[in-house]
Amino acid sequence: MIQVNLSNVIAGMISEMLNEQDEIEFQRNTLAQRIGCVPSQINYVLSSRFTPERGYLVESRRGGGGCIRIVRLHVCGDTPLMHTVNAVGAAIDEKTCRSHLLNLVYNDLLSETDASLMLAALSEASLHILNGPEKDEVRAAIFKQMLLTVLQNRNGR
Amino acid sequence: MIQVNLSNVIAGMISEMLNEQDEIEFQRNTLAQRIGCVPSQINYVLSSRFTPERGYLVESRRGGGGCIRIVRLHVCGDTPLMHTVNAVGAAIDEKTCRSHLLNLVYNDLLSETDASLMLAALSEASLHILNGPEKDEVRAAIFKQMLLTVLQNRNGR
DNA sequence: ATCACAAAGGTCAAAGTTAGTCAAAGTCAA
DNA sequence: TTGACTTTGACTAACTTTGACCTTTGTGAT
Repeated sequence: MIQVNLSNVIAGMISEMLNEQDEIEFQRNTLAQRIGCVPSQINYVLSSRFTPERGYLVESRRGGGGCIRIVRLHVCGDTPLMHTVNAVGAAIDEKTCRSHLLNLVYNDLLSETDASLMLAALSEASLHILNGPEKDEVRAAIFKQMLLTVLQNRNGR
Repeated sequence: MIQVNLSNVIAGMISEMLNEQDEIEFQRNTLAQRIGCVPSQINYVLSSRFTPERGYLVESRRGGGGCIRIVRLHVCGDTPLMHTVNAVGAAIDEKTCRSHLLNLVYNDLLSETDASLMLAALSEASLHILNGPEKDEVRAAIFKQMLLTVLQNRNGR
């Protein structure tokens, strides 16, 4: 019994399209009408789920014949893990962590099991005792520490 | 004979659902209404009975279409990793974590890389922002969560 | 060229929908 | 009587949905 909400349905449709091609284009109003939601909800879905951190690039054109374009990025940098470490910053929430990890796994830079182990440490379930800014700061510290450890494990040792 | 009180009834219903599938999802308000209790009592039952120590992972989402999700791990209580989970308790320091991990690795119950990843999360380097009892409590929560995740990864999933 | 208008998409804040927390009050067995 | 466990509900936090209003772009008439 999976709980549904509109946003997840929309995200699912978009993901499905992206499974066919890494680059898709559609009209906001058309999609909204097909789904039966207000157009601006498409924007909400895009901004909450198809973010750069999750490896998506979103562009759009207004005016007649306008459209929305989504590209799924493949990262293949030299040291993407290090890049992620730098991107974490001083504080980070669980959702953003999850996005980083999904992205790393998607690009074969991290195993799924390592990712799930890391997510366990970073989850609300682990950190719920904390609150305020402290929580996200600790999460950031843990995340970076673990990423560095993955690197270390990888480089022989 | 188990005392009949609301919490036990709720726990019974959840357990029954978990007998059908090891992974369930439901809405807090719906279940509360069906049972005839205040919603927050569901939280009480979850936190008092569906704990990591007993082999459960609990997650949730708020907002429209929000829900609570429970995963039951199939581990007999005396699985060595479960043994460690129960030994952790409500708070734990880094040194004790390390010796638990060393022990697990020594007995081939955990890979060295998993152990190092876990230690990274549990280290002072990660948690130094915290102080007082909070620090060791968070460490305990993280440790248990990660141990369960290792079990989960191991059991197919 | 310019202008008016239509046809997109964008923003934002209010309202709606869940779940979480916490402390006070209640219950019950030892 | 006391202490552990349970029950309740007011308050809070997180996420979603909606709609009014705004901006940008294309097109056709002049």
